[in-house]
Amino acid sequence: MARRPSADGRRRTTIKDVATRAGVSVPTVSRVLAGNYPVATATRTKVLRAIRELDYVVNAHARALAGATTKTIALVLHDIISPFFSHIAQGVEEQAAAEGRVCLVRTTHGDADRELAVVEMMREQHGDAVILVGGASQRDEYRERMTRFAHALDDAGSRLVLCGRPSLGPDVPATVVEYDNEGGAFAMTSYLLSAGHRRIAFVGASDMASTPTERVGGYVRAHESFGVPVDPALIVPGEFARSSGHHATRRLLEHGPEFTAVFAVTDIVATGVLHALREAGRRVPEDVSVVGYDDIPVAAELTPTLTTVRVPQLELGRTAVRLALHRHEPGTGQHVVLGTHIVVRDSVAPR
Amino acid sequence: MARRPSADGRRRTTIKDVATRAGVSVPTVSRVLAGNYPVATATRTKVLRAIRELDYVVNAHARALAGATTKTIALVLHDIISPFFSHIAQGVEEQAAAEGRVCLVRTTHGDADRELAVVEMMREQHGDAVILVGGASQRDEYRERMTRFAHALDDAGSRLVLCGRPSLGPDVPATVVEYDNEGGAFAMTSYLLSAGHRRIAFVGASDMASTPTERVGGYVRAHESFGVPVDPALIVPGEFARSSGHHATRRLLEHGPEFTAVFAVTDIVATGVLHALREAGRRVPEDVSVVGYDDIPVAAELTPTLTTVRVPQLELGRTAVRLALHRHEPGTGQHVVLGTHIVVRDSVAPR
DNA sequence: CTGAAAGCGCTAACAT
DNA sequence: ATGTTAGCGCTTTCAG
Repeated sequence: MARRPSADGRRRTTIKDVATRAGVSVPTVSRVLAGNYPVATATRTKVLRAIRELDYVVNAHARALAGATTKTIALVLHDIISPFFSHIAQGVEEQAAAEGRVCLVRTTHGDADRELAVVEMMREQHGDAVILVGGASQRDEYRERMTRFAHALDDAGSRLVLCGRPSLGPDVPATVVEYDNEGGAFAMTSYLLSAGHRRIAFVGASDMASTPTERVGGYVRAHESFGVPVDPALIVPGEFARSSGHHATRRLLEHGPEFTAVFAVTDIVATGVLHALREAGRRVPEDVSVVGYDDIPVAAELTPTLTTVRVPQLELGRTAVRLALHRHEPGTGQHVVLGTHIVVRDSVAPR
Repeated sequence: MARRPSADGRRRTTIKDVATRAGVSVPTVSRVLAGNYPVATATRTKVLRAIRELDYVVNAHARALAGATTKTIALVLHDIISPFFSHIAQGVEEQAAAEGRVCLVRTTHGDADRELAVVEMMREQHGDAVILVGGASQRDEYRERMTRFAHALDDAGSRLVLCGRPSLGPDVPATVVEYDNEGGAFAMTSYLLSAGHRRIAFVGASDMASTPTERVGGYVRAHESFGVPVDPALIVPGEFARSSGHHATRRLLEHGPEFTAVFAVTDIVATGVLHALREAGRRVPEDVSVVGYDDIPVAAELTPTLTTVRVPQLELGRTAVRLALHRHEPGTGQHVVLGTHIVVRDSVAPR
């Protein structure tokens, strides 16, 4: 058969080499490596020396195949550069590392089809969990495929984790780590209403994804709770992008209804809003108040510094890993909603 | 022996199940999967159907063990949240994905010892390459260990890639993808000198890592080339942190020599510089000019917008993967230096 | 074009 | 405390 050294003529040091050199059997080496079995001190020393001399490291694939767990966590997100995602990724990585795992990462750029493909390829890797981050598609077919995926992972002893996205339903074997999207928007809108604002534009609405939908929901509920009617013309659709905030604001200034405050769906969008306002000669917050959502680092560097909603991204990532890995331990809930809260800075003035 | 279904009573669908269901042998299934061998159309159809019905995916570990390549790229960086690193990571991920690979990610938080440990654990994973990103330790022992690591990877048919850090020497089997750190600093300092500045503070120097050392080098060389003496008191040490820029600038303002411009070692440090200047009532750029390095997104959002040195982070990451994967193809150099250039914005005024 | 057989490197049950 | 044996799921000769 194929006793080829390797794809390209290489031969790695294996456990067999170590065993031979140490003058022991292969399982003995395995035992000192695992450290979960009694081994004579003298033997252990010999083995350890052989390992050092040969500069041996285990083959993670062989180990995984032989039944020991994989020690990997799969992470799927839109991209790595957005501060929002990179902070979640950091949390995932830190917790994974703390639990002795490596992260397998793939990005989707927000494309639902690509996500499905990526997720399938993650299944091949047999990680301890597959963590999906960020806004999900609302399409039925997508939800159905994702549900099947959750079951497939479950059957394989792995776990699907939905991080920052809504549950797929009670019967789906998945861990959900959300944050209070609606509540943060409610609190922020209430804050603006309390400051006397009555015409608050919401920039970046969308009914294609859950996140903006929920944020608009909080915005609407706050109005209701204050008895202030919502002017639908003030809710303007858009993407999660700086340019989107810029264009929307410009349109609003030129053709839109009056407004005294802008609630940007994200901080990134808020930067575009700020830019458009500055171009139009409107002062913030004297003429127009502006708020964002997410509290990414740039929020504190803007002029004026941005009042926004803090989302615990790092904690989201950490919790995702923790819950997935300890799901069999008692007292480990599999659906948590982390809190959000307002961070008051300088971009809001009372009306 | 251990015909245990799996660690926790699960049984995944294997190639054998597919073969049985399709009424063919295991190798046949393998062949339709690989698609690199003639298979009768009827057979292929049967197999494909069985795969679909059973919702089968290959076991990446078994495949890796059996000799086929791993299809993974290991990535080691300080952290994922710094824009500088996350952009490189994004480039790596994109190119890796384009070449059909997943990324294995681990962070070190700039700790050299941890890096050595992480790198060792990446060796276990048998990826196609191990990409090390960002400032390296200058310690001899570290360099020696890293050199050994490069050889170990090379013996295993993998590749060490140093991304944004200096080469370990000509005999070390490693790919190096740098950017012109010194040149960017030279160009930026020349720009300030041309604008009439003669007392330029350099904030964030350090001789513990290569990056700041090279940037100071460019700063010094520009002075020499303009025949302007360098005042050592203007070169102030510090970390790559906002607070570091803030403190250094405050000390400079209180006890330091006169200066009309500040060259911050990174954009992040520049935000701290700007903050300290604002606190002290100095206007930028009217009273003091400020420049940064890296051109991370926040640079364009600061007030004033920051003149800085563009580093092609995405391209750095992409190139790292590309060179490592295609190192055996002719015309693929294994040491490239990507260019840097000044991005002029609003934070510099002529003197 | 397909199947039988061997083996990748490791771990875990079974004997000592 | 250690060695023997079997087998994880897959790919790859080698026969036919």
